Amino acid sequence: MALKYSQIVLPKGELCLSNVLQTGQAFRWVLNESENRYATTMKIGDGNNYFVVVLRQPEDHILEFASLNETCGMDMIKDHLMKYFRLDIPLQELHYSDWRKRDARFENITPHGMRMLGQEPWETLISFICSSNNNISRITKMCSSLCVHYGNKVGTMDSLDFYSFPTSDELVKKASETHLRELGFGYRAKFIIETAKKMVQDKVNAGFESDTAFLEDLNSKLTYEQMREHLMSYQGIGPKVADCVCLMGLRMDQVVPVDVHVGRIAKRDYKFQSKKEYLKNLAEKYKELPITRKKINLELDAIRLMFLELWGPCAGWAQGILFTNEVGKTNGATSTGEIKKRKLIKLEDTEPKQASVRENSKTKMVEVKATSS
DNA sequence: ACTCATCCTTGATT
DNA sequence: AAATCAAGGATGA
Repeated sequence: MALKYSQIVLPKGELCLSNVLQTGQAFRWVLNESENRYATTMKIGDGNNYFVVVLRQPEDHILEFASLNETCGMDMIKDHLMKYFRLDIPLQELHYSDWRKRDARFENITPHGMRMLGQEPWETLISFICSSNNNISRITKMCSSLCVHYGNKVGTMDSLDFYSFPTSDELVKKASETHLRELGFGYRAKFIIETAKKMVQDKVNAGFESDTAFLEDLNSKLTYEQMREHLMSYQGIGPKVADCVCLMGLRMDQVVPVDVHVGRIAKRDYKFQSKKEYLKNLAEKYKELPITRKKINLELDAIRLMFLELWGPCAGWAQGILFTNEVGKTNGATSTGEIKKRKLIKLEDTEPKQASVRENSKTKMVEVKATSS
């Protein structure tokens, strides 16, 4: 059947699908290379229903979407995508009018349509448990594996089946540590089971049936520090993973997850060095939060705060820009399940208000390497 | 309170 | 060819 696409027209430079969907922020988008479109399943609307969503970007400023599922209205998908891609946040304006004034390093780089996503929080949480000490291609396989084995089939496209992301109840019911280990999850198998069990408990105690509703409700009531404290009460979630959930799953734009790359950037480019006195004061702040106090690495937390102060209310977004510039190459799943390395797409960025034309390398997506035998 | 080895697996590098 | 290491960390000793 033919897909019926609708359009969302954006300002130029606001979004680059490839850079957003294939840089280790979301792990479940499947790229069809010949059609140049992405597909996945998304939980859309108030219910807990998943739908197959297809995206393509025929031009820099146009986002086209379609769905396999007739029951999902196009206006509903559009609303969902507006929230998912955080299209209320003006990336170009932030870059040119805010970050460049705060940080000279942003003079030499452009956002390349790299945005932070507002993903489903439970899925984000489990995905980033899988991310610990791991690489993107394997994380992608693991997320796919969770859906195939414990989710529900939602549709088929390009002879590929699409499944929902399993709820905590489905994981508790169908999964086991042994089975997850057989599927290649390694030591994270236990974390996923234990986290799913605790999530079922927590949401029932709070009177919720849906993981999404429970986490969103908590998010609306708690401060960042309290929310992070709660997230770190699950096994396998430390400060970095919790911050990823806060930023990419709970829309906390100011949160800067500090991983090895961001840590390296802080020391190399920003001459960060921790002062003993500062760390001591920082430790005081967490005495009310026992789990945070136990799991936190004060030096990494100090780096997070340095970047928050430097970059401001959307510090997490600024981090995303620097991160993709630092790491550069990305991986993505193709329709055949293959993982291929790609280069970051260079988007033509246009400074709003004053149109400064610069000669731009509008590079196409390039394969870095073909797999050798 | 703090440091550090260890944890699963895969793919690239040596 | 076989060994080693790193990959967007977290845990427990």
